[in-house]
Amino acid sequence: MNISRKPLLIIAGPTAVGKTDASILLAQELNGEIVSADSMQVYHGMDIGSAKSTLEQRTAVRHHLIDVVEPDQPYSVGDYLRQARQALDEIVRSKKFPLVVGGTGLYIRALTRGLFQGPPADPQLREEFMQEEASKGPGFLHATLRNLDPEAAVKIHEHDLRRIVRALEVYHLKNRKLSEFHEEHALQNKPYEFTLVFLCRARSDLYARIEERIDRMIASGLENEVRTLLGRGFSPDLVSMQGLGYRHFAGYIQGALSRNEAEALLKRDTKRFAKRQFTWFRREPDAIWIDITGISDAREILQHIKKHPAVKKYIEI
RNA sequence: GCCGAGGUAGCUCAGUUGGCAGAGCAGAGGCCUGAAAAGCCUCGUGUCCGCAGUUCGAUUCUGCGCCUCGGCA
Repeated sequence: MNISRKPLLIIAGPTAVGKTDASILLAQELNGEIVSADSMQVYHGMDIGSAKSTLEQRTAVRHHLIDVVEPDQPYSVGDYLRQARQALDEIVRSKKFPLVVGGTGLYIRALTRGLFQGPPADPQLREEFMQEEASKGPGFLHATLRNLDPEAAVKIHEHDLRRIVRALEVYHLKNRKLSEFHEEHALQNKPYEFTLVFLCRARSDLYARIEERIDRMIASGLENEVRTLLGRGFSPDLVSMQGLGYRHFAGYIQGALSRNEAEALLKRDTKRFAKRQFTWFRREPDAIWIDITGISDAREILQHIKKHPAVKKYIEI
């Protein structure tokens, strides 16, 4: 069997929708292993805030792509793609069932449709670009991009510095336009056959669950987790420390926010994040939406997933 | 009970010298190819507390009522 054509079951959904518990039950039923698709759970030591599954759950079902880097190590989609593919091959080779679970849309898109062959991030170069923007005035980088790669400049808003810098970075490192890379790649190659399930709930239901989950995170020691990370010398400026919960509690610990503000902002920002996840997956043409509004029991959630025709074929193996 | 202040968008409030009302926040929609839990864009009609009066016209003025918040009892 061609390993690269092994079908994949992907369970996605916004934060706090109920992916984790249900997918662990499913993995147990199928004798499978879970490949996480979560940009925060890759960080070692960030457990409570990133809502990792428990140690018991991870003992019961083998997990991949969790705790793969320290919070101060750079990590990005490219790293994720390589590691996730490797993990999937390994799972298939060991005759287990691969189950991808997570809410990071970009990671899932990379896994299902690949990534263009661009250069990895170059932090120093990025810093130089940012300095230039600062010294030559706002709009300078976008104007530069308009000259070098007009097609890309049209698509990237002039305030979206992060993407402007990336486009310039690609041009400088490869001497080729980002827009050319994109045209070539076009997100069309699908290395795996897959079924992508997006679990969803009514906004009011999801938002209530988000608040409850954050209350639970706080009760189980989120503040201490953040204090420990800061105590180990991890800067609040790190990408990992910009994650939901981490940046809020770092702000509180450092005195920029009151405890109540930190909590309220964390809840607000998590809801906003969930909204962006909806937007992302709405545009994902292959996503099969399964509404589990009002259902909180993991076994019941699993039943809903399993009875969907697109998922059934996996279960009947 | 008396005195004062106020009742305008989900919340906090601004405003209309009388001509069908507008900010912040919350919220909603969208973008996204190596920072993606990040970053970026767009979006404001609501019995202007109720009833009556004055007026061509009232959310705005007048009267009465209801409610809220202070202070005094």
